[in-house]
Amino acid sequence: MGPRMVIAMSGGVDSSVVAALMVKAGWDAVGVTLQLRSCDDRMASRSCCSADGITQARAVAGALGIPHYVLDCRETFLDRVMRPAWAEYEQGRTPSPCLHCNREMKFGYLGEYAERIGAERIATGHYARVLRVGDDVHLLRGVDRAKDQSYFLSDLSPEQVARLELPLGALTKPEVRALARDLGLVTAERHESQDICLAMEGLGFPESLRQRFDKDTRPGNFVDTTGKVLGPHEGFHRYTIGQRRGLGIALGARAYVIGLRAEDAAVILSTEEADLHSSGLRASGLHWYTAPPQRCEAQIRSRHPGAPARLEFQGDGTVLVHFDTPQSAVTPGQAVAFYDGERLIGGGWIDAAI
RNA sequence: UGGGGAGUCGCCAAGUGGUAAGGCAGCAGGUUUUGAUCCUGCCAUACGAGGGUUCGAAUCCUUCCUCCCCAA
Repeated sequence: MGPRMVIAMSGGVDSSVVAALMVKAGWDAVGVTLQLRSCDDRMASRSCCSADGITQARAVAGALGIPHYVLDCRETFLDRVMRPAWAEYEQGRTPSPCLHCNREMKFGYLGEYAERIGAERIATGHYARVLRVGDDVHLLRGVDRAKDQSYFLSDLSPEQVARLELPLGALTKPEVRALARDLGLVTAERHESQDICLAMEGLGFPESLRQRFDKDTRPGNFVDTTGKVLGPHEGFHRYTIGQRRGLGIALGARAYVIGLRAEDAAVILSTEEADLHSSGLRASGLHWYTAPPQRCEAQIRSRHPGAPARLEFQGDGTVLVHFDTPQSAVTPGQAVAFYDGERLIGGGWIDAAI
C-alpha cells in the first residue's frame, strides 16, 4: 500500500468519488468526516455536516474498504468560523465563511489530524487543480470554469497547499456523477448541498448567526448618498454591498446598498448602479504562492470572473489593487484572489473600495 | 368650513365612456460551497364611500368622507 492520505468525506457525490479514485490510485486512504454542527441545530438533513452526511460517508468508506472517522469539531467551527463571521457583520463587513472554513477546518483542523496520523496528503472534492512541478505546487482553476472553486482555497497557506490533492479539478460535474455511477457508489444520485452547513432552516446566514449568538438586531436607518434618512431598516447585519432585494423599501427605482456605516448602523442606498463601481480596492492579510506580481487578475467574489489589475504594494503590508476597468460591489470582508491565467498565485482580504 | 387641488395594489403611477399599463417593494422558484448579484414566474373582479346617467364608467353627474395648498 502507498503512502497515507486523508480524504475529507462529506457524504456527497464529489468526495465519495475522490475517495474511490484515491483508493484505486493505491493510496493508504483514511476517510474523515468533520462534524461541524450539532444535529439539533435546526439544520437541513441534506447538510454536508449532518448525521445523514456522516452515514453516507461511512457507507462509502465501508464499501471501499477504508477506515472512516468522524471528528467532532463543533466547538472549533463555532470559534474559528461562526464567531468571527458575526464579528465581521458587526463591523459592517461581509464575511466569507467558506474560505475561513477551508483554512481553519478542512485544511487546518483536519490538517493537524492528518499530520498526527502520518498522512502526506489531504484530498477533497473541490473543483480546482493541483499541479506539481518538481518541488513546486501550482494551484489552478478547475477545468470546468463554471464550477471552479479555487477562489474558496485562496486563503490557504502555502504549507496547506503543498499537501493538497484535488482529483476532481480536471472533471466536470456530469463526469463526476457518471464516475460515481460507474463505481457503484451509493451517493451517486445525491443532490447538491448548498449553503446549509452555515444557515439555520429558512433563516439565511446573517440572521442565523445573530440568533445563534443571541445578539441584538442593531436597528438603524437607510440613508441616501447625501445623508438624508430614507427610513428604518431591519438590522444592520442583514445588508451587504450590492444588495438590492430584501430591502423592504420602495424608492421608485431599484435601490442598491452601496455602503455600510458601523458607527451608527446606517445602510447607504443609491438608485444609481454606477455608485456601486469602484476603480480598485485595498487589501490586507496577503499571502503569495509565487513572487508578488505587478499585474494579475483579481477575483473579488465567488462567481466574479476576475478583473485585470495593477498592484501597488504599500509599506504597511497592504496592497492597492487598481482595476483596469471599474468593478461592481467591492465588499470589505470578502476575499480577493489573485490569478495569473489559470494559476492561483495569492490571496488577501478586502478592507475597502477605493 | 371662503377659494383651489387630489383621492387607482404596501409605495409611486398610467388610464378622461368600452371592460384596470408599468416601476419599486413583496412572494415563489432557478443559478450559487459565503453574503450578494443575476434569471424566471406570481402579485388590484378592483379604481375613497353611497346614489345616479348609460348597452357599458376608474373615467360623466351628484352627495358624503379624507387629505393637501392658498386665504383667514
